[in-house]
Amino acid sequence: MTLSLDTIFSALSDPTRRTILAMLLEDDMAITDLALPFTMSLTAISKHITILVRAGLISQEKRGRVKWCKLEPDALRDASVWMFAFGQFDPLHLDDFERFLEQENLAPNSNTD
Amino acid sequence: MTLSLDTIFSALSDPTRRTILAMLLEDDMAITDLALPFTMSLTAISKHITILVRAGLISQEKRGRVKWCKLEPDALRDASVWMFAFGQFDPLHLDDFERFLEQENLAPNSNTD
DNA sequence: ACGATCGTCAACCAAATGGTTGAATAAGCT
DNA sequence: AGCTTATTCAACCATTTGGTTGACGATCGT
Repeated sequence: MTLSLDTIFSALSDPTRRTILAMLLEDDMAITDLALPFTMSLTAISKHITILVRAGLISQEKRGRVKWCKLEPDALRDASVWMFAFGQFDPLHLDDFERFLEQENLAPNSNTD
Repeated sequence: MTLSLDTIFSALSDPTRRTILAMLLEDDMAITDLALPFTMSLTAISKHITILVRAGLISQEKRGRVKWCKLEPDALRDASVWMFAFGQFDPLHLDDFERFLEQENLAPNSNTD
């Protein structure tokens, strides 16, 4: 468990990798597609993706010559729980947090009609 | 903001540092005290603490020759928000998450009478 | 069968990370 | 004043990280 927190937080600490995760929020994508918005080499992106896979944050399925990447948001749960269990937001009084999210307009559904 | 996510997640990715944070959950502590449970040198712990301070996760106040370290859980908020905004738990339906925390017995108040 | 596309591998590199030791600074104790 | 405690500094070291390039194996389209 400690090991997984290590790898998850470490995976999340790189902006390129966080961007990749955000892209996968939209849709499953191939590695080449994921590499498109970046200026760095495909190899570099491939390595980043390997790190995300090792952390369990994304999964891959090879269809033909293309490797489809899929977000695995459950992997964030351990980390979430750690942070919550940490006491910064009292999970028994999550209303505050919810209100905060809406304030910041960061709730994923905050702009769904 | 991206920068702060970098430094926060990176700070959290080390088990020594997470342990230090957990210790500070109990009480404010001096650096020497924080170093006690570890086998590594005081200098090493001092460096870890510097990293936590830079990430905003703890603050320090020097009284006399002793530097008291205090948890700053608010710093975790950006990271929390990122993870939530990420969609793994729908903040508008947090009941699931709440239930999960209680299941796992990880809610900080789960054992408060 | 051939050329283009998808992705990885191997080798290399610079910089960052996590640790060490020994000395230095600063404050407290007697 | 002199010893002790608290913390940092400086220099060093090994390993990891994040990137590069060039070659390679697989698969697709024609």
